[in-house]
Amino acid sequence: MSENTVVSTNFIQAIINEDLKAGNHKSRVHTRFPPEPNGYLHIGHAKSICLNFGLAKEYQGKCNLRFDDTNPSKEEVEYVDSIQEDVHWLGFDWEGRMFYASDYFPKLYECACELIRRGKAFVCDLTPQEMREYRGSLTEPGKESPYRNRSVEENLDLFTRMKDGEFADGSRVLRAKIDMASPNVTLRDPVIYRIMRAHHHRTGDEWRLYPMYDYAHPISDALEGITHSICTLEFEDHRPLYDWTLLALGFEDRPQQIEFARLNITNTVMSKRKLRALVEANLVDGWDDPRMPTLSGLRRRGYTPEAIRDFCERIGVAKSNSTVDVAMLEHCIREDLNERGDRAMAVLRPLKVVLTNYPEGQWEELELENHPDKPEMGTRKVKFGRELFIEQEDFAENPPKKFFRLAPGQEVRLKSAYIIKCEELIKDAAGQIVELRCTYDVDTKSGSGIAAGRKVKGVLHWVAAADAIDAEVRLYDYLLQEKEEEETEEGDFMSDLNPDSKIVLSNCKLEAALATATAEKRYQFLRQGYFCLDAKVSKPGKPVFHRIVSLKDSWGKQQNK
RNA sequence: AGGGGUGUCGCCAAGCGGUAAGGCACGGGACUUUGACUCCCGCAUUCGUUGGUUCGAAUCCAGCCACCCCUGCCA
Repeated sequence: MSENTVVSTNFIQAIINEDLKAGNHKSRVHTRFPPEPNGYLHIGHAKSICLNFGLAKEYQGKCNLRFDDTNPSKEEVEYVDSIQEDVHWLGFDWEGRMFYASDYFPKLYECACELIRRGKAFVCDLTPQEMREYRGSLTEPGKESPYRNRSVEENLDLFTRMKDGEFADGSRVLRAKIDMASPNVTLRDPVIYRIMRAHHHRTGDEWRLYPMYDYAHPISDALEGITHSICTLEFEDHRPLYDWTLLALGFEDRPQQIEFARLNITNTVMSKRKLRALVEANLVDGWDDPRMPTLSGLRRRGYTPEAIRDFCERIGVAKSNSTVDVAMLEHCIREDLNERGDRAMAVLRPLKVVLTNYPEGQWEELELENHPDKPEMGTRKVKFGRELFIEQEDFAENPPKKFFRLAPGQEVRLKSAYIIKCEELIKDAAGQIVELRCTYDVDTKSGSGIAAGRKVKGVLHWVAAADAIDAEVRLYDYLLQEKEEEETEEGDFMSDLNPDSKIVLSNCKLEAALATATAEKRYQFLRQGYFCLDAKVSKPGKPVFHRIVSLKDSWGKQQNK
């Protein structure tokens, strides 16, 4: 991959380098990847995972996996399981340091009491509506809550009773006492605890009080000894609160929050909310539908962890909002699969070819290499005989200029086999070409001497009828497209989906070698930049393949000119 | 006069006062039993903009413009 490319340092590495030089954080580097278990991980998370685990590795530090599960109403164990699986699949190991913010609920509660004792937090009885009014606006300062000056004793008493379940959900909150006039709205006495009777996936019904992210996150980081807390840009305004919390509680060697731009990819929906909507509306098979940008979807689509990691390295890390061209992602998987993908032939839209000078009922076995320049990858046996199939678009009755595939009277080589010549075409009543009658040149068998070296410009993929596996091949394209402008309602987003993104083709002809592939193997269609992945071979002889990249075909491009 | 960010090639992205890295995409050519791959070659006299400082600025200063984020008891 990009082993020998010169990699420049990103701004986070620059910060760490400075910290190391200054001896900050005892010269340690300890990061964490903190997903909320409310959905499956997607390619955007991969950027964060690669960043956090990558930095730890680069600086001989550590990286924890931590579930940010402070809002029980949205979180489920299914998600924590899938997240672990996906992080591992991507190739990273938290070495046993897997935590949950919920592990710290007792400690977090204790810290809140301490904040109260220090006069830095108070119980507020304002209703959500009133709270909003008191908060002021972006241009006007807020007003202080009438409950802001309760005594420490009263606050402690109230907070304890909140914990004990004495009050109704939403009736009171614990707020940090900071500054209602701050131009930074985040600092206007933010809520740090709310009363919520919800079943937590780990702590069950033990708590009726749950901490807010802004409060729990810095403390969780500090408790784990995190040095660099990397998050996305939208939390920049929260950094003062992050620091305030740790300072107010007297933590030493405080972690520092660093923000970077989240990943956007052209024509790709990266919003967990929308992805969930697709799953829930049954518009996709599930979170791992090959059209989904989730790690499980990409995996099913044939992406390798190596390709995704390479992608994350190539896109870099910065603070400007950007949208990476999906071609970059596709380049990464092509490059990886080009190296290690076994080759095989498949004919998606078959056109029958009969070699009139090939004896009926006879067939021969050819040995084909699995990779054009890697003999160590072995060979496979493929049958060749009188009846074959080629791709419909590899034949043109009236070939345009520079078409060097098959045409009436023209010669072409069947890859790894013989040169054939088209003598006659047979049409059905509707005038559709249904069969090609050709002759083959026995002396041109691949690798058999001088005649075999006879040059013809075109080389075609083919599948022998004797060897063909009928398959139903589903060609998936990107379903998850989003309009460049602005999506408004959920409904609009749904209607923006590409209806042609799921095409089912029957009667495809595949090489036996391809069809019997195990689910773990990935194959590459030799021509056209298709690679096919195995995905689910549910029924024997009926593999399901997914198209991952668009046709990369110079001929096609020429025609478009 | 709300606050916080960001603006370098079509898309990412280095650069941090010494005269514009790299990748993707794209164009041209060579090679080719995958029109793939590979290999060459090309692709920003210019860094949002206007001024200023300087022998010298994408890099420093000032103003302006554009875009993104912030008024959840979500994360």
